[in-house]
Amino acid sequence: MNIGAAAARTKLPPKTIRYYEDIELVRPTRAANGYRDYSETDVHRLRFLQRSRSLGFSIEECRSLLSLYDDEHRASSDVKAVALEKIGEVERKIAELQAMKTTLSRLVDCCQGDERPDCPILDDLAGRGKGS
Amino acid sequence: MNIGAAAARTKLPPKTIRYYEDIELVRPTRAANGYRDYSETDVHRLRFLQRSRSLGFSIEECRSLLSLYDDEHRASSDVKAVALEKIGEVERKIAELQAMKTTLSRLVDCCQGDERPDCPILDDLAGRGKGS
DNA sequence: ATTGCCCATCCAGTAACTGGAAGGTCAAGC
DNA sequence: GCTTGACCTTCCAGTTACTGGATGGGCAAT
Repeated sequence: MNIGAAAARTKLPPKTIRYYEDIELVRPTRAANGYRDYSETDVHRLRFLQRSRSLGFSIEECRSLLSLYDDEHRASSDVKAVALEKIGEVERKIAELQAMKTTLSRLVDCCQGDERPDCPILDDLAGRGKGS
Repeated sequence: MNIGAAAARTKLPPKTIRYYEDIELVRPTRAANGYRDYSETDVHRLRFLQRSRSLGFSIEECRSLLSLYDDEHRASSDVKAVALEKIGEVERKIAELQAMKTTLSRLVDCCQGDERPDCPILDDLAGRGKGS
C-alpha cells in the first residue's frame, strides 16, 4: 500500500508517516519503483501511534509502548504504570488550565469592555493587582 | 540591574530573558561594561510576559498584549476580546484532556496489572477494541 | 593574583512535525 | 504515444519558545 493510502487509513499526514520512518518507528518495505509499501502490520503500528500521540504520549513514550507491544513477554503492569503516570500528568494539565481559565474569566468579568484606557486585565497581567 | 537580578525578580531564566531581547520584546539599556541593565519598567514588562506566558498566551499574543499595554489610546474591549478568545481555547484544551483522561482511566480499569501478556491498553491503542 | 561566579556572544539542538523545491512514476484520456 | 495531473521520492529549511554549551571577558573577595 502506498503512503497516501496508509495516510488515509491512519488519518496521519504522509509527511508525518515519513517522519516516523526517519525516526525508525515504522519501517515499511520498498516497492520496485522506490515507493514505500505499507503492510497491514505497518498500518496497525501507525494507527497505534496516531492514537497514542493524540492521547498525549510523547514520541519516546510511544516508542516504549511499541516495544512493549512488540515484546511478547512484557507484563501488562508495565503498560498500566505508563498509563497511570500519564493520567497524573493529564490531571495536572487540566488543573493548570482550569486555573488559567478562572483567572481569565475573572479578568473579563471585571473588564468593562468599553473605551476606557485603563484595563483591569492588563493591570492584572502586569502584576499591579497583587502589588507584587 | 544585571540580568541575573532581573531573572530572580521575574522568575524567568536569563536565557529566556536574552531571548526576549532577541525577539525585541524587552530591550534593556547596556552598562559601560556591556552588561544588560534592566530598569524597573523592563522588569515590569518581563513579569508581564512571565504571567501571560504561563496563562497560555503565545509570544505573538504577548506581543500584541504588550503593545496594547503600551498604547495609551487602546480600548479595554480589545484586550477583553483577546482574553475571551483565549478562554475558548483553554476550554477546548480542557475538554480534550478530559477525554484523554477518560480513555486512559477506562484502559487502566480494565487492565489487570498482572503478568498476563495480553494487555487491554495496548489492544485498545492498537484499535482492536473498536475493530477499526 | 587567583578563584569562582557572573556576564557576553554565537552556534547548535530540542519536539514533532510542516512546507517547499526539484524531480521521478503512473494511470487516464485523447 | 503523449500529455496531464496526481502521487511519489529526497533534501533542505522553517516552525515555537526556548535551552545547552563553548569560549572568553568582568568583577569581587581572599
